[in-house]
Amino acid sequence: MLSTTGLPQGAVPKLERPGPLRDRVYEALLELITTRALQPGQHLVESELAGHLGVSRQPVREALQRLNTDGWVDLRPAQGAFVHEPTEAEADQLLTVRTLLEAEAARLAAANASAPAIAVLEELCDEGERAVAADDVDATVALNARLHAKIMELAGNTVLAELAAQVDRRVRWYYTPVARQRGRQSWIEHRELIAAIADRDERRATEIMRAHTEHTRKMYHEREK
Amino acid sequence: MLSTTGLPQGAVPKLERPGPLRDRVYEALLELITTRALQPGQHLVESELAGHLGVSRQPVREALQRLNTDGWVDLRPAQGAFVHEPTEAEADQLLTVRTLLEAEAARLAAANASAPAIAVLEELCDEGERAVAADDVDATVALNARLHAKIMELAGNTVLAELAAQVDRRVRWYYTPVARQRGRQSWIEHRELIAAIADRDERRATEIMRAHTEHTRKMYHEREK
DNA sequence: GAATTGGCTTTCGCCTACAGTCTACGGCGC
DNA sequence: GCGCCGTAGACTGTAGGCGAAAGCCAATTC
Repeated sequence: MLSTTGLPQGAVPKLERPGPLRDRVYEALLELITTRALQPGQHLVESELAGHLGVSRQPVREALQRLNTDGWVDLRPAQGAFVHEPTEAEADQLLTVRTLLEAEAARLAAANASAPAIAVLEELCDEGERAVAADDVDATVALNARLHAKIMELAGNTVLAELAAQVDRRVRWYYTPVARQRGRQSWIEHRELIAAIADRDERRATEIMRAHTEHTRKMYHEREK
Repeated sequence: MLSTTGLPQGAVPKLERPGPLRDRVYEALLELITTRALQPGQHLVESELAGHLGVSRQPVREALQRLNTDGWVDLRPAQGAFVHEPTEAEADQLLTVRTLLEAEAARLAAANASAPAIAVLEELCDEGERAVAADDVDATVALNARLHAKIMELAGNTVLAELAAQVDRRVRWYYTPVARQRGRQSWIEHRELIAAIADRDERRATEIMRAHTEHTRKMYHEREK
């Protein structure tokens, strides 16, 4: 179907709309929480946030609702919102679930993988190793997330992907402080994982991913000592 | 810590509070959706719902937000809420995830199970079999849910339990029409599962639960024909 | 006759206002 | 001095209202 306007189809900037205010408030608050600007246990007063962000209480409330169902804040009735306080037990449980979801994603990715998709994975892995070599921790963390997200995408299971995205983000929040240490070894495992996926070896991909996330758990617990 | 009032601690009716309106609206709408009173794809007009429930638009909005993040309704910007339309692919993906979560729960339950807990499971199973014998489908479905919930509770993983609860409820919604058929065989499997948990046999419990939920999937797909 | 455009209606998104409830602090009695 | 009650403040929960965007229908033009 051709446009009669003569305008190029894709190049039109789509007239960038700010999008619903509640979503932007949600993102803003999530950013503040993950960056520790809002500390765990802190009381979030609606009117304060509203004033600070230059909006009314309504969008703030709706954002807090979502943050609540996503497990980022606890919403005590008639008392307000409090930034969720992570506990040891909960972190451990989250890691258990993450292991499950990621392992299944790896299995499905191995079952579905195509040649170009694997090339993309290899490329991401290359970049990751370069980032490690350059000691660029932020880039390393970002690439790690992108690699896992790509594998999740290859799995082709939207429901699984959404759950994993939420769990992953929270796991990352809990364990950011220790994430720095784990770098080189992690990318070696990534390389093995990609090889297993390329071989379409579901069992091996599952096992490698399971071991991979379990290493993360070990690292988390060793931090205590 | 002893109370100085002399009142029995647990027996106090807690001064029954209606609870936040948004939660009750949420429950009400979820009931309407799961019972098909509100059909998939239907446009949910805030003011209509508000008037029908005798509340203002605000609690309705907040309830719709939660329903959106939980996957029950789709919230198109500037257009409103529409009851989510389940697709074949999505149902299949949900079943995949459910299998994962339930199987892991069975494994953890086997690892943690105590004697009294197993007695409770046996009791639920007895009731379930009686309900099947009496052809009481509603009771059967309810007991099935309670049994799975109890196993999830034994697993002792709150995060897992919350995810599973959401997924389970949606799966049940998708597949209610065919749930009726599957009864007797299901409870035989339940009995085997409990035995495996009682034996603290993690591997067997996992496998039985996996097979159990996979049977559900097969049943779902056979319905098409 | 078909496509387009203009206005109109419906509904959402957001803001403001008011009432209910929980918490904290100060005064009072013991 | 210690504990309890009352009161005031603050914050949340809910209601109502206004502006704006999207969709629909009819009138108009080619």
